[in-house]
Amino acid sequence: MPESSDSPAPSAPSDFIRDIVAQHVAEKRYPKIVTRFPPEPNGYLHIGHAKSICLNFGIAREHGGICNLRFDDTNPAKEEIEYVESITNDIRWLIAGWADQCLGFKPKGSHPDKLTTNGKPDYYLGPVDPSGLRSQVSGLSAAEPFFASDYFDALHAFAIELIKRGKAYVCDLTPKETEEYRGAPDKPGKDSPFRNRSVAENLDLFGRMTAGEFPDAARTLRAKIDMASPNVWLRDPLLYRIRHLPHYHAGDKWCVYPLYDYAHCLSDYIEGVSHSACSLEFVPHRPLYDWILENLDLPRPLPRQYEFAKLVPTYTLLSKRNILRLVQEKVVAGWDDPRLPTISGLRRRGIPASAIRKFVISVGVTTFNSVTDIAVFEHAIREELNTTAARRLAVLKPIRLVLTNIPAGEVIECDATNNPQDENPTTRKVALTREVFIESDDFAEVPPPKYFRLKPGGEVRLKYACIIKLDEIVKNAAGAITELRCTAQLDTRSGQPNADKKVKGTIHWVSATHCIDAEVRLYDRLFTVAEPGAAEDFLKVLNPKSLETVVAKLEVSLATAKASDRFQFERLGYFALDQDSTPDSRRIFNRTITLKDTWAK
RNA sequence: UGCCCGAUGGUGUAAUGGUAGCACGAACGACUCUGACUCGUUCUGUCUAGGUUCGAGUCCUAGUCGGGCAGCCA
Repeated sequence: MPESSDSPAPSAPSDFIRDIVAQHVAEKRYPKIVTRFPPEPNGYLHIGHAKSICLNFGIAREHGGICNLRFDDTNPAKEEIEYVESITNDIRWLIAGWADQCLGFKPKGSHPDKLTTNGKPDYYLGPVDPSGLRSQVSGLSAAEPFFASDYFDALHAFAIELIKRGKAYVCDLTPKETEEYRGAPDKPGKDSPFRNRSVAENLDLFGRMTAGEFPDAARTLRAKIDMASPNVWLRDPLLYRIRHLPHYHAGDKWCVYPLYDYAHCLSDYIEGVSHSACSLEFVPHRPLYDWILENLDLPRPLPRQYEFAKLVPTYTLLSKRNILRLVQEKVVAGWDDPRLPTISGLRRRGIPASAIRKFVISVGVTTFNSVTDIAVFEHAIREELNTTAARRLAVLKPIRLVLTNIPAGEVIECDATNNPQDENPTTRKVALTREVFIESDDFAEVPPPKYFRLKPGGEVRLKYACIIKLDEIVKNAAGAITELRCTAQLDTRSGQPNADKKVKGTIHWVSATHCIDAEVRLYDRLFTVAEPGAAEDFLKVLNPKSLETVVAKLEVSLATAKASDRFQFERLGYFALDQDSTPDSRRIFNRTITLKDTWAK
């Protein structure tokens, strides 16, 4: 995996969540600012997650706090170890060089220790200071992220505490009955007939649920709140369900599993999280988040939930469900297809982590459901790559051009600038020979108006070499152009007397005898419409040209390109080596993004 | 027709009762051995109606429009 070679991190402007955190810091409300990023390991991370990651790690970073990566893995039916690995890799890559010092982690295999505070159950993970932990573990390999499933013991003990307090009960309603009893948003629900069981009976039944006496869905543990609440999430929400399934992380110890609303707030508490940021859809859940914590009479400061709007970029699809469909229907090659907005797809495409961070930070954090123009992302990518990518000459769709006044076999070495954006740019040698390739787009037998490139009788400069004049167009019997015959004005080379001669057009080229072949994958937007999610069927608005593969002619220095290198093929765009490349035999470059083109029409 | 949330140019966002600003985008121009970059100019905005106030994008009321909520998913 290429390391991200990053420019300094952008600092995020303030937003309503940061304002709240700053106030809490001023009040010293929490001993430490702790945030968390809590993905469920049931799919790959995408750029929408990057927004949450940058928010949570950014806040931690700004206050010397930490951000825990916690797998929200309370549903054994949906989660897999494969995703734990990809998510962990994606996050490490995304925050590398920016906020890795804030990544909370714990010694491998450790579980929360049980504490009793004032006779009441409490849990903690031990020291949350990452530098403190670092001294205890030998490197990252001995550390691991947090798992909600590591708290199943603690969560279960808290549930018993709720039962003892008369705040939770075992309910025998079937799933269908539960739904009926819940009512509707505009219609109150009604009490379960099992709502007033005694504490002793609830304790007994919950114990037997846990012991595996009952089949799936036979019983649930529910919070006793208010079946008539206008907020449906407060109508005696389910806390535990029975699932006779092994868990990828917790093993086969359990057959009762907690639900999100119950597990999340307590997981936050257990980890000492101070600020729990999630997306807007959880606003109606917030009273439940608070209810659970407040009814347990917990000794340490309680975490609070804050909600912000998801990222919705144009010309792409973000939900796991939709991305999965693109993968399954083979519209794309896999979860890391460079056309996908997954973190692994963006990485494979050659987009630097810093550009992703810059973009999601620039979008801001608000409570307004907005749609962000993908052009903002593209701008962030170009801005980053413009300063970091090495310039190279490459011809994607070659047409042969013969410089008739250069003898065959002669090699004229030209100095090419590696990156004009550098303070002290370095150069490399490129070979100019009798036969070269130029881009077929850079020649027009019948040029449109204001065409600066090569045309009959016209002159252009070969970048870093000299000005040439087109003398003759050679065609085959079928009338197709086979080669262009030109005269090279060798005294217009750099350092020569007429080096300063001006022509309107400058084009890129490579020597036909000093070049290498490579497969180049030209990626474009996956969809033709700004909001494919709004289409009747997004498969019908696919961009048929989202991938075009060509065999290109590259300057020889590209033969030693490394996976971590970023290149600008001059006048074309930014490119990076694809992970499927092999050292000698097979070179594949992905086009990360084109250069801005104000001439195209 | 229950409850909750939101509304600032084409898009995103700032202004925390005191000059509506920034970025993206678009158009035009300058520069250019990348039609890139850079630089310059221009473009378009506080949902509506009342109210409070010396003063309202900001506070209040009503309305309009948009979003969310009824998984034993997260």
